Amino acid sequence: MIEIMSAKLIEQIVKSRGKRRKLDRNRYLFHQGDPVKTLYVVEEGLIELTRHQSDGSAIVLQRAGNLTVLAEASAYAEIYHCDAIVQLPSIVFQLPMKIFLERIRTDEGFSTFWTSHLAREVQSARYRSEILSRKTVADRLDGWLAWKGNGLPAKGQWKAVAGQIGVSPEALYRELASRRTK
Amino acid sequence: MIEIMSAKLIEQIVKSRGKRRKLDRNRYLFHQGDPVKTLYVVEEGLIELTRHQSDGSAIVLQRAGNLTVLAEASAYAEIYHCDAIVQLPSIVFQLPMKIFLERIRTDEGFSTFWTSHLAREVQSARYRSEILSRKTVADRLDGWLAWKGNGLPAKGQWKAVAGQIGVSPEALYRELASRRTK
DNA sequence: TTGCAGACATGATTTCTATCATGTTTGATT
DNA sequence: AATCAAACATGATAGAAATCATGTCTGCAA
Repeated sequence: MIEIMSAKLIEQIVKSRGKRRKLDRNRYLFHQGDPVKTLYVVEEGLIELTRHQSDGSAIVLQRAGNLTVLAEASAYAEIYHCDAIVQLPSIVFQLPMKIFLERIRTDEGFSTFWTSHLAREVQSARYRSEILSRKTVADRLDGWLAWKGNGLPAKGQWKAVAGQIGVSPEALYRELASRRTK
Repeated sequence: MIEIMSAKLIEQIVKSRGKRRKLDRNRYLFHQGDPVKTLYVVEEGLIELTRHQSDGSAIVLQRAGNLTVLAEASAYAEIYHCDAIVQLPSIVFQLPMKIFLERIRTDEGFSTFWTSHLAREVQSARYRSEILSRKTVADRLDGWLAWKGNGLPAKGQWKAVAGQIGVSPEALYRELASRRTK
């Protein structure tokens, strides 16, 4: 039910009066420190939200692709606190933040879409944290399966799952193999 | 800046016309499947939001204590999808969900507190995920330090940090010791 | 058909951390 | 001042997964 709200939010945003842009790989969509003027929805491709630290290392805070809202929290900030780096050729929909915020203020239905979208993101990010705090591959896989409910991922997706639950593909294959024999 | 919003949100909620309840350890505040009628803020103690799976194992989705909103996503659901279990003697503030939602609809300032609170929770949960996806204690500690910005935690807090970044206290002590000598 | 890239798969080794054990320091309480 | 609990700290060991290596299978394209 909440998922539906997320879908509707994005549908509404993408229907708004905004622009669509194609972005080449490796370019920056915005930089840390830039003033926030725009809300972005990644329609295709992959854009990573990355925070660079003084020691040179980086933290990836969001991997946005396939109809996801980029950097939700930027809606409440003056400047970006992260860089957005295009990792795959992408298409973004962009909307002036002023218009977006104005719509949240005045359009009650839209506002509900937004807040329930945020609530759902909180939920799923916490779920992922919980899975990642588990120590063994078996435990993490259990958590992942419970999360997605029914259904193993299609063939060709296991490697991606390994990434999501923070284990090496090899370790995941081994765990799957040991379950098959049992 | 966003953190301030979270504090203000809770301040506003706790000032509302609602009740305060003391809860003994090990009791349930609500069960999976119960209809959502109330919003809870944990003022003291510790309440865990837990989802039980068909196979008997459980996932902890939120550890709520010390002025935190419990189960934000329940505001957009008919029934709870988790159990709330009181892990330490706690005090909760409770507000009828109807009143809360009505206030969000009608009080623009309050609504902004709520949405920016949610946005911040998304941010911090994602950050935690990123830290937990790192493999070594050193990497996780780096992530934690970058997250909290400047300043090590006070003495007496290290054990809690170890929990947050998903490593054993011993491993964290060792990492700290090795940094001191370098 | 052949070639190739990627997923799927498994063995061997190395590296790291959890765990257990044990001891020290610190702060609160009496 | 004495006591006690909790955090702080470190050593030793066992266990799990990362990594490296190697190989098979599949689908796609030349």
